[in-house]
Amino acid sequence: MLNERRLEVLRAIVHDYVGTEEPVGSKALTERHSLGVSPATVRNDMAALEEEGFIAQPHTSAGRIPTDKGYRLFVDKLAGVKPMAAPERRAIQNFLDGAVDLDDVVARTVRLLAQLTRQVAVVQYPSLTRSTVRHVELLSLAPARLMLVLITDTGRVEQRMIDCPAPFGETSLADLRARLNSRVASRRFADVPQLVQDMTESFDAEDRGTVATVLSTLLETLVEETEERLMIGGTANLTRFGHDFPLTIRPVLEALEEQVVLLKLLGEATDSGMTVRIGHENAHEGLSSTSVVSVGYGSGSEAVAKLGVVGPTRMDYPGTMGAVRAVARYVGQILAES
Amino acid sequence: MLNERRLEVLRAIVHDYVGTEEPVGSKALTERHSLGVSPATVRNDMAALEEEGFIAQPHTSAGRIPTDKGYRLFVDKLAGVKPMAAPERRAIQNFLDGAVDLDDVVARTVRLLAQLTRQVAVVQYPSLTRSTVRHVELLSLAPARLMLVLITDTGRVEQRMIDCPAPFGETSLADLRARLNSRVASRRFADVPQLVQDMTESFDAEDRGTVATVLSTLLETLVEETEERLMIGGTANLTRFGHDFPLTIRPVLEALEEQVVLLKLLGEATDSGMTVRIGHENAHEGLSSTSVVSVGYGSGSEAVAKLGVVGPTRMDYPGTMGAVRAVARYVGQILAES
DNA sequence: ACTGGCACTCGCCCGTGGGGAGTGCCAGGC
DNA sequence: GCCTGGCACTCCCCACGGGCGAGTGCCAGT
Repeated sequence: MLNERRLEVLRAIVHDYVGTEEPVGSKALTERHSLGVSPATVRNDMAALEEEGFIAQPHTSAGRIPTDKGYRLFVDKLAGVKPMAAPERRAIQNFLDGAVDLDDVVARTVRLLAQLTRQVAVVQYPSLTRSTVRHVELLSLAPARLMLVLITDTGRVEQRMIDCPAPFGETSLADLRARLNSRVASRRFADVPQLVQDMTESFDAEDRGTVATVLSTLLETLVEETEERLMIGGTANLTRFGHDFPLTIRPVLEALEEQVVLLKLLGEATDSGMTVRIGHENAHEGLSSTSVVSVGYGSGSEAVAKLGVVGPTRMDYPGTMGAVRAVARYVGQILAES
Repeated sequence: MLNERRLEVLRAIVHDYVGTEEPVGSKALTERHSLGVSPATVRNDMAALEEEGFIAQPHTSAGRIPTDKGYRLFVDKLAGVKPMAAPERRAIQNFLDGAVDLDDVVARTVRLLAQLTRQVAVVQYPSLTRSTVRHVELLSLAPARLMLVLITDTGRVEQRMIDCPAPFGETSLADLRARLNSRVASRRFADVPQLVQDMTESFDAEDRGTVATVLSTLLETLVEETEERLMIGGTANLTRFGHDFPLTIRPVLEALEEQVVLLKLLGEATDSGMTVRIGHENAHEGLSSTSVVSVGYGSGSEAVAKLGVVGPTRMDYPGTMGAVRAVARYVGQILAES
């Protein structure tokens, strides 16, 4: 049913529609692409493609536009990832190299992605779940008040205040700090609970309450901080969406403010490789006319977080995917260096 | 020129236009407000108001809409701040009381403001410039690698990595930590530079390099962190802007992404009391059809940061001002408690 | 100083009528 | 059997034009 030429026709339709934003007809197609056949033949192919649900007509006697299913086929079979040009790659690297800390890396990445793709960019902060503990620090702020500081290998720092059930001496503190670090330093995050399990027992009775509190706070931090943070940018690009504005844009803006929604969206992406969710493939209703291109990034071989862009289903998939992949790669490098 | 009734007419025009979003005519005015005069008289008043630049006609033979100057007069002379109703005040307090840390307070405040005013909310993180140092901590992560942690009385925590020019012993570290804290703890941020000025000299020659590095990093942190962070929310409310969408909304979204612009905007607000900037009064061009209502908030008597909302010039000023003031007050309380 | 009346101005809505792009189908040719 | 040119048909888009109504400015009268 779908011979080579028909796929080529679909590709041409997607290409033209993405460019012009207008339904594309058979005549215009043959003029702009050298398909080697006449408009009449293309019309037959179009009828077949419509039959299969890859394209649709907004109304009778209008040109065709791709459906979600059509974009899906395009992305899966017809479109490659367009690599970035060398100057652009250099620009990415230069821009990211200027970052001074983790916040800055994320902020710059968002700006970069938004500019390159001219769409809304979403970047998740490196997750704690996969990272390792670089250092745990305990500070005594007052006789019965401690502060716990957790430093990860991705450069993230978390702190918690702790009110102790009983005063806690400097010696005990130093002791606890040393033992904690020897156990958890450079261990994977997920392993920490098991590693500190029986620590309380080895302390004096009077200190056990405090030690237990410290440990449970530490574990709490692990759990709480698995709730990821993220940063978005480039929302002004939403104005390039279409003509029927308020209706399209409002639910998207609402969805973008729901961090939970976005995190789920990014989370659904497979760990390795790029994920493209098109239109109604996105669980969230407000995003049913958008596509989400996302990919994991990380300092090592493993992905520690995701980043991506949200744009109209009518987007330049090869270009967007190229930009997303390139940015993810360089962010990973930056993180590995620091 | 502007007698009592004419001001009353202006008030009525603003009121109706804010409600209906449509130019208001003389007849409609007399019907909806008991001005005690006939439409013809109102027409004369309107002509006078237009002469003075407080109202304008979109086109001949249409109703009048307020100009920026008209809103200005309205805000300054005609409108009070509408206090929040008791149930709403309780709701605010309950919602903010649920916050677990500073980030959460700010996040909740943004949501609250956006919901209450149905506009875009902007909340600045409590500034470091006015706050005092609660504690400075130094951790040794590696022989020649330190971490500096700064804790402020507003609950904010900043950390910096330091590469030392020479290895730095634990004794020296403890010494530096103790001396630093005794000098700067509970001192105002602005005073710190002077307080640590001559500290280097009292250390052994071999350690001086490191001490100097630590001190300069500390001072750097002060300066850098005077660059404020802020959080925005409720951008979906921009869709309620008007009919001529893309043109109006795009520059606003762009402005909102420029933190610098927003910070300047908030910064211009006077320290005490509420500031309302209307339309072209905003320096930024993209915001020339918006009004910004902002106010300082703080844990004590002094404001440590600002918050506010951005909306169309055609907004409910008394209600918005009431909501902004109420939220600022409760946030201040929450900060004071923690 | 206010009011009622009146002529006038425009924006808005709606129906109408080409013009054009695109389609489906069919008969004919390679 | 597949492709092509031709042809009639369908609709969207847009420009034109008239009627309606809200609103105005002005003026004469109280």
